[in-house]
Amino acid sequence: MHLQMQRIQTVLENPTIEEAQKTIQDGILRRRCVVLVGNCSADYSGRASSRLGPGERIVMIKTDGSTLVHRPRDYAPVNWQPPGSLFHTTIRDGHLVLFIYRRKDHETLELHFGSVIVALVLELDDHADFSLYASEEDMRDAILIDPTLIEEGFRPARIESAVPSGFIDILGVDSEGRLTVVEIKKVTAGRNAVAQLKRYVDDLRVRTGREVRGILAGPEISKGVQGMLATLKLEYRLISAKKCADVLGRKGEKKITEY
Amino acid sequence: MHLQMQRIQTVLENPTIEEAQKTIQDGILRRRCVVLVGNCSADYSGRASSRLGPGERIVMIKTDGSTLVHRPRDYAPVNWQPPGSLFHTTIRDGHLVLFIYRRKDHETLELHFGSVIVALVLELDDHADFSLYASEEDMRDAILIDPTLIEEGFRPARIESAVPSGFIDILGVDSEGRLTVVEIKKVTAGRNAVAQLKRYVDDLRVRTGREVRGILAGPEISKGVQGMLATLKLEYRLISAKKCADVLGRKGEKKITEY
DNA sequence: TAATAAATGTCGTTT
DNA sequence: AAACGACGTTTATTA
Repeated sequence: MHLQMQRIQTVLENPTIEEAQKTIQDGILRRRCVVLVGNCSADYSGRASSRLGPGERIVMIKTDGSTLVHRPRDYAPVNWQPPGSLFHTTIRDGHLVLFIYRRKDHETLELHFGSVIVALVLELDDHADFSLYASEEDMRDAILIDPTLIEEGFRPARIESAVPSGFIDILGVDSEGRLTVVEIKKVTAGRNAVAQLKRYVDDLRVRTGREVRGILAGPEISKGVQGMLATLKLEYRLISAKKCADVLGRKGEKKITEY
Repeated sequence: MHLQMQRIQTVLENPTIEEAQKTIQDGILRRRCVVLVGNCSADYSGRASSRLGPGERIVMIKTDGSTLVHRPRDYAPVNWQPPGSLFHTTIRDGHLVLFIYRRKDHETLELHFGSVIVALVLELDDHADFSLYASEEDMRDAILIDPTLIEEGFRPARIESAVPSGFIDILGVDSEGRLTVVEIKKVTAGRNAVAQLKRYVDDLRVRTGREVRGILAGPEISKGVQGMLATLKLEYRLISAKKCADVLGRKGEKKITEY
């Protein structure tokens, strides 16, 4: 059984305006996440101007000062303020008033709450890494479908081709008939990826006695790897997750319309 | 005193996974707004792929099927699904699992909640109009500061110029010396705005005996007004609130640095 | 700090 | 359905 520091997550249901003001004021000061659900109007002035009459919405204030006003529908917030904004809360005419100010562009967002349905003050623990990528298999499929992702004239021949030092992702021939090894990395490629590719190329040179090109394909390479590639006479081809998804998406659509 | 239908806004604090699942399942089915705060991981696959390890986040599911996963910081959601998405909730290995699927682009977002801190099911009433604009005076000022907003070579001469049928917003001369009437509309311009402009142009033609151009300037024109403009040989120039704010902002910055 | 390019861009309108 | 442009675009990278 784990011992765990009990964090206090404030949850107010149908609080008075005074309760709500005190609670969120404190929450903002302590750099907590604040969620306010209630009837409010919103006025923005800055790069443009906007006015939104009263209605029930969800307002989110984050630890970095970013603020979002969400209506019950639509992906995008109807009003917002980017990170680094400054806050002032007060009560005027029985309404909870929130000023959210951004120095850059002198932007102000003013929210007037006539009533609060729910107020949350949350201490959230979130330090996980976020990674965005196409899977290595996705990328391989994309290259097989559209070899120009590697270069014009590239013709893939084999996948998972076995050589002494491992399995070559894609083995093909370039526009001038040269054997070409493609090593795919779905995330940032480092020195070990380059070393791997070098071993494959060397293995094939020994086996065939022919010239062999080595191409590292992926969304990004680490700092300094560019020089290592040049030294080893290997090449790099940028392939983004988006490009691969595009190619695979097109294929997917075709599948549907073909039958 | 108003009688008001009491809407039930569900608020669960530290619910069990089972309670949470039942509640949000029902909420989604009834097309309510659902807010889930808790420890979850997120996996996305579609136009790209992404993986986010466990951490405490705020998930918002809206009535139109749009879904947002927000970390404690940053303006943008870390994961999302646009409107029109389909939902499936289940419990697996003691985790609350949410599948959010979007037909277009075959996109899937999968959320695994290990624990739920707060679950809200909200029936929000929000039908207010949202208007984004620059004031007509702002727009006039912007055009006077940067007449190329109307067109290259336009030179404003007078504002609020009186003619029999009213006051001309901006009267000027185009690059070829032709008298040019600018009628500003801060919101969508309809048939009456065009009629107004036509009267101004006719008034000036009678008074001066010269050729007169008429330009309607604003963020948008109503359906069908394009044809009316063509018939009357009047023109339309799109001027957005943003453009005006940009011009005025530049002026504002100048003001600061000038002194 | 300013300019440039990418984004799971989104969201309209027009062709 | 595809193409084009605007957005309070936001965001990160580079000069």
